[in-house]
Amino acid sequence: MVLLVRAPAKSRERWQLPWRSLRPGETIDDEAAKLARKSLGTAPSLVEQVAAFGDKRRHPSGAELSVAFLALVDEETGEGVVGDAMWHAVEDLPPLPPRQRAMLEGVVTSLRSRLDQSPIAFHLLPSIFTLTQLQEIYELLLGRRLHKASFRRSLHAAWLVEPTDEWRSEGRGRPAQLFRYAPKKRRSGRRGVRFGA
Amino acid sequence: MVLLVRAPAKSRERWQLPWRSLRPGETIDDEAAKLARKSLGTAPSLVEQVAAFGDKRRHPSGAELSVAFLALVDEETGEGVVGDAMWHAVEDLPPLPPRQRAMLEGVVTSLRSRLDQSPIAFHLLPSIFTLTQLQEIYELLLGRRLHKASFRRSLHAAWLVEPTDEWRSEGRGRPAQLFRYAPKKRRSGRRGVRFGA
DNA sequence: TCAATAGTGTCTGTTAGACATTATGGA
DNA sequence: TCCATAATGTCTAACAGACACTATTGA
Repeated sequence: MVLLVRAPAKSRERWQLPWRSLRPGETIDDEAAKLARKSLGTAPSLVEQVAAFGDKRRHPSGAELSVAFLALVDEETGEGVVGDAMWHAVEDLPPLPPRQRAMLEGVVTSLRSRLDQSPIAFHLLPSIFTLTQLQEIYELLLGRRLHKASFRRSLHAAWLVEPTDEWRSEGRGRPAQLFRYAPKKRRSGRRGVRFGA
Repeated sequence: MVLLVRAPAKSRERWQLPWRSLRPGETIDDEAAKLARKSLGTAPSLVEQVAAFGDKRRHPSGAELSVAFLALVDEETGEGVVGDAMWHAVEDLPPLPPRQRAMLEGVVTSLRSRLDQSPIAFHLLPSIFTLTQLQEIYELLLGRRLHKASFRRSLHAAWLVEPTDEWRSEGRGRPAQLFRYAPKKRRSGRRGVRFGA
């Protein structure tokens, strides 16, 4: 889901990505963090620069140059958004200003491509979660189904999570054990060379 | 190797990354391409945006915001640089303006991390090359030795190169067959999920 | 002839994916 | 009881890395 805010009345599009102009003397990272906090009503669990966009496409600010940032919150926290902001499904977005449309596509693409390098998925979950929840996040972001046993084996080998004593029953079947994100110190050299794309 | 240009006399550092200010009405990609052509004396084989830098570190332009671009040429082409530009080894660079130092580190890191997704290495080679040359580029960028037989197997499986009829003798041993970059089919679905870092 | 480099065949350990099975709760 | 979901054991195919070997040149 993407957080959009209502555009001023005279705007052609009715929704926009949250944005602000860079004030002299401020750093873009600080400004991005402030904007995220203000839009969400709370601090996001991750804020990261993605790319700069300086083409001729229109941006509401009129700026020559725009820098896109990614901020993530888990679903539960995201329910507390304030003001005229609203979550929209990525696959079903209203019209956006052209440059913002390009910025959003860049952010989503970057999110997918760095999913295996960076523990991005954990920022989209509460601090305690089931492995099925975690796998569903990965499947959502990667856009394909994953093999359950294999997913858990890899996860175990990576020492990224640790079990808690809690179990949660989600409807019918056997309750799932709850885990927390707890990366252990280890950095295995990756094997092989992949010649992708 | 990194192409640096001489800084104006009053500058504290004697060398700088090539840079230019964004002119109103121009796109950053066009401006980057022009700057690369002007600095190299010829068009690079790849120009790509890496990241924006808007912290308080000093940049020669005095701009609030700088956008770093990566441009690649092969060694042979790079010998034809014009003006007061000179190639410097990445491991042995002269002092640079602070923000440019950060920009360069970001570019090199990005280069390494995307090496498996993007055919970056081929932009650093002439159009015709030996597989040993290609492997040396990968080893240089990855910073580790690769297994010869395994490297060639992966390369063959990826359908990225095709052999030519030419062979080249480099000193003593058996001559090496020359290859050209000729990506055939699109990639098949990558296996597994890697939980890196 | 020897030395050096290119290129390949074979074996082994690791691991992703398929499949099956057990475990444990709710209806 | 049946059913749904969690969790795990086993087999197989794919593949990275090690090793050894052949091929082909220059000295």
